[in-house]
Amino acid sequence: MAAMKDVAQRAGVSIATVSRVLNDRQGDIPISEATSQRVLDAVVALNYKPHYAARRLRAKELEHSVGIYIPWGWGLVGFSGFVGTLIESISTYLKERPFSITLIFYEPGTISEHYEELDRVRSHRIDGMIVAGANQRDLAFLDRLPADATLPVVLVQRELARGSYVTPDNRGGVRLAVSHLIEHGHRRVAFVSRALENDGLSEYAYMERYRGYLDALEEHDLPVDETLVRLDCNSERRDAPRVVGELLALGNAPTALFASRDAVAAAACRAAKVNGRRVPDDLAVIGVADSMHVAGFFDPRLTCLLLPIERVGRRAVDHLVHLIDAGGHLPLLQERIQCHLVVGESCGCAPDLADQSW
Amino acid sequence: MAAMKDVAQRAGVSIATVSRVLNDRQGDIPISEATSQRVLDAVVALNYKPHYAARRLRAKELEHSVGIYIPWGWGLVGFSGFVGTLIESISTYLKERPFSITLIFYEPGTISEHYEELDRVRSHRIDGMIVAGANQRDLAFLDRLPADATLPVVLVQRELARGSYVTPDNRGGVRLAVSHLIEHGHRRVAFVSRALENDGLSEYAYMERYRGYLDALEEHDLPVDETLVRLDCNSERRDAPRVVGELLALGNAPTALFASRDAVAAAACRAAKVNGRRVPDDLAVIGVADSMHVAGFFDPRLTCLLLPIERVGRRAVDHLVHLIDAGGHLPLLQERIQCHLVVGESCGCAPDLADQSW
DNA sequence: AAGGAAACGTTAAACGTTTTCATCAGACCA
DNA sequence: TGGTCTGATGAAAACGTTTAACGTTTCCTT
Repeated sequence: MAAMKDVAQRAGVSIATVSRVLNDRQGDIPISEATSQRVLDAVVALNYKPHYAARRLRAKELEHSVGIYIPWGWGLVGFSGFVGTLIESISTYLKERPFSITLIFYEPGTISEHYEELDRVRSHRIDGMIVAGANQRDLAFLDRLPADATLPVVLVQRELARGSYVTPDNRGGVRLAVSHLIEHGHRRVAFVSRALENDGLSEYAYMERYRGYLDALEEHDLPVDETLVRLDCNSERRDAPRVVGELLALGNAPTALFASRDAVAAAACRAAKVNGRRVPDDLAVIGVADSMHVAGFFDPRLTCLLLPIERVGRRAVDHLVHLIDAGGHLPLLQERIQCHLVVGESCGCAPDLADQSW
Repeated sequence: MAAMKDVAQRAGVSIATVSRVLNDRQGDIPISEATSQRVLDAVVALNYKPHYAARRLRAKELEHSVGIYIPWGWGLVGFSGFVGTLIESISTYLKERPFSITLIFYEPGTISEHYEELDRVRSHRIDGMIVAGANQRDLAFLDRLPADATLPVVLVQRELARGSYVTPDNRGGVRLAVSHLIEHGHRRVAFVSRALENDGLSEYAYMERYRGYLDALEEHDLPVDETLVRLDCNSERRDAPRVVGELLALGNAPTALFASRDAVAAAACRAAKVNGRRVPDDLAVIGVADSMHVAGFFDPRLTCLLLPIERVGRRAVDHLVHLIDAGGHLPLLQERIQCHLVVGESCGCAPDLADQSW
């Protein structure tokens, strides 16, 4: 593969001249038109391509790549695909910018141990990172960074006092959704979620959603009925039908159900039917969605609390790029983005099909 | 940031010794335990990390990254998320290998023009590429590669005589699924798909699916009824309800429907209901799915032709890594992987819930 | 005691760039 | 004629590694 010196030789100039022609830094000394053309011709003739590693070694250029850290288990596919939506959003924004995307999957709780991967960063293979769903233990690495190493990091679906983050307002959103149910007359609203802790560490987003539920009850002076709160629905496929069945079998069954994931909401609809109830008449259902790609095809169309993942991704990468441009020195960005209730047919109100989110 | 010479200085040895301690290439001269330890201590003390660019410049190491080329518009999220499933599969396999994943989104038809991105490859920022859903025009770049540049490339969802590919057997799979319907007594099976051409170039996978449909009819000596073939369903949200409605309004309406995407199948179920038909009794429905993450939550559970994307991804990256290891010189791998019919409730047979794919 | 083979280190040359500094025509001016 | 400026170019030193080639010691044979 041709190197600069080959080009220089062919064009009959020095290697320095070639570099100058190729980079034409403004403010630099000028190159005559003729020489320039000769160099360019040689470049084409030899099919010369600059060697990134060499360039970076010398010029300390940016790597022009951002890393997205994704916990294993947050499937890309699935009902509404948080990760997929996030990546899609980020890539859309980056389309205009000269950055590529490096995906790094991590075992929850191990980012900090994963120094190997971090080395990658520190060795400048990526210029900054967007970290999705980190837990307490993962975040330890932030402290371990040498004080001078201003590695641009933006968290998503996780808040941290000393870090930058962009995250959906899980808590406020759920409060909104549950209030919606209450205000439509429901007094007994069940809350179905996966466990709020995993491996001794809290699942931040789910914790927040639960808090939102409590907020809504409190706001409307409703008591918390422990029997209506199910935090043991870890698999929508295996657990959801059973959990919902048990709720419906209660002497004092709920008339509404809020699910902290849309797949659980879908499973709930099925379970209700199996148990001889109609949705939404006997049981109003609302779920949380990362995108509306699926909910609208359901029967009934699912009413969903739509997390603004699209915007989250855009804002996160936006800030990350700014951070990178600024050399890491920028005030913290801590943004909680409002959620939006997309009203379908599963909650009993008139579905709002004009909603752009469908 | 500490460099090797700093480590060397602190440990009181030469820079070469440091390198040897760190790399301990076998066959190289041995280093005493004491020296080794001193170096290692210095490394820790200074928090030294090797500089990738420098290392690569000198040692021509691999970049240890594979690029996945994804056409814009093949959403990561969605009903069954081809791209998401693919990435997930690839990342799972790569978990064991020291490769990271670089995502490169491209406008369909422009890979070849996109020489900029290709330069990235040629500049060794990635060691090989997996290209999803390339069309005729995209593939031109393969010919433009200099003869000596053995850039490892594996295609997915696209076959090419002179290239390596791993792809689901779209044609055979659809033939299987449609035959299933016919063998259960249906004589009038509709075929609903998006357009088989886009921008004058064929949509390979969809073309293949249509061929599979024709195969099945021919195999069972059934005539092709043009009115049952709808290749104008480009948006499952906007077009599907109308198209299915029109099919059901035919004097001689189909009793079964094969949809080349699962979202269309879902939409068809809804449309059938709206038109007063029951699924599967009045209309049996089968769709094509990239994953079963959603189909099982449907009511009725969708019967799907499940594309083996998981295996496709695994095989593709497997071969790619082999190619990379072998320096690009390996016989072509051309693999078509069989699909699997996951029987749910929408086609009228007894649903096979024991199927592992759900 | 001489010779020679380990065992251990060092020096220095690459790798392909960017960039500082020097050089060298010629033009212009006094 | 000599001096200064200007516009164009080249030489060479970095950047942080790897590694071939070459010196030392040390220690074992004979």
